[in-house]
Amino acid sequence: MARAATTSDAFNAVAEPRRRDILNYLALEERAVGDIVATLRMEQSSVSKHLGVLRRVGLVRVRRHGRHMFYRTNAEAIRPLHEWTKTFERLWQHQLLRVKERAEAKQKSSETL
Amino acid sequence: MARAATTSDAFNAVAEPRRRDILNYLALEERAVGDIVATLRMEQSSVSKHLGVLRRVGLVRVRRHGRHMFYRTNAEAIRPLHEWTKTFERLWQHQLLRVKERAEAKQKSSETL
DNA sequence: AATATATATTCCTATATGGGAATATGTCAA
DNA sequence: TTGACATATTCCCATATAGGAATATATATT
Repeated sequence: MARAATTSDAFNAVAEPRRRDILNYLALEERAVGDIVATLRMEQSSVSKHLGVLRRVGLVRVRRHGRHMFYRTNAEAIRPLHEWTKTFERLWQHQLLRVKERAEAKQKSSETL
Repeated sequence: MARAATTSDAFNAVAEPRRRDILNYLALEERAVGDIVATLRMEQSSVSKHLGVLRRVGLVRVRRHGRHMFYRTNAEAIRPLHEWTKTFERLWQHQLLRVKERAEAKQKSSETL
């Protein structure tokens, strides 16, 4: 079996850096495809395809106005990723604390030399 | 160009569901490869390869003890994902609020009928 | 040294990818 | 209707998968 499709879920869709760039850009306000192309300096076909992936997994919403397509980030679709990473929050805080403690202990032992 | 390597960063490594399973399993305490194989019911070669990917991007740490390799999740490597998703937290809260408001407004207008 | 155990690596294959160029589709304007 | 503009789709290709089976490596035990 090959790698899971980029369209299989938000985790896979978001793995591509340019797609994260797009999501960042569309976070605060909707934008037409042309704006994304100009601002992010990507090929139009590339942007269109990335938007297609993002749309399929619900990470963006589209609205048509004349010949323009206005895309915006659907933040809710990012929430599952946030929840999953949050699971580990206490762990890294704990790990950082231990690193700090060790550093301080080492400091102290060197002072007594 | 093809898709970015799974080993290129945490985002790509974590896109694979089985690797998230492994990270979850190794979150609280270190485990030998055999334990992962038995508990997650995966092929040994598959587990070994997934661990290799996770190790390359720093998502797990290894310790050798005799012929056993003990792996544990390095939560800190998940932090960047958490930070990125956190960027959108205010947005989905705002979006949810608007959904709620609309629902209440609709409710009210139907009451006046 | 020989054997058993634990893990890693190699070999195989089907498959999806992202980029760029070209083309198709859709919509507005005259 | 014709042409201009905006976006989507198609075609091309090199590349990296994930899984399973088989094999290799490393360590312990006897």
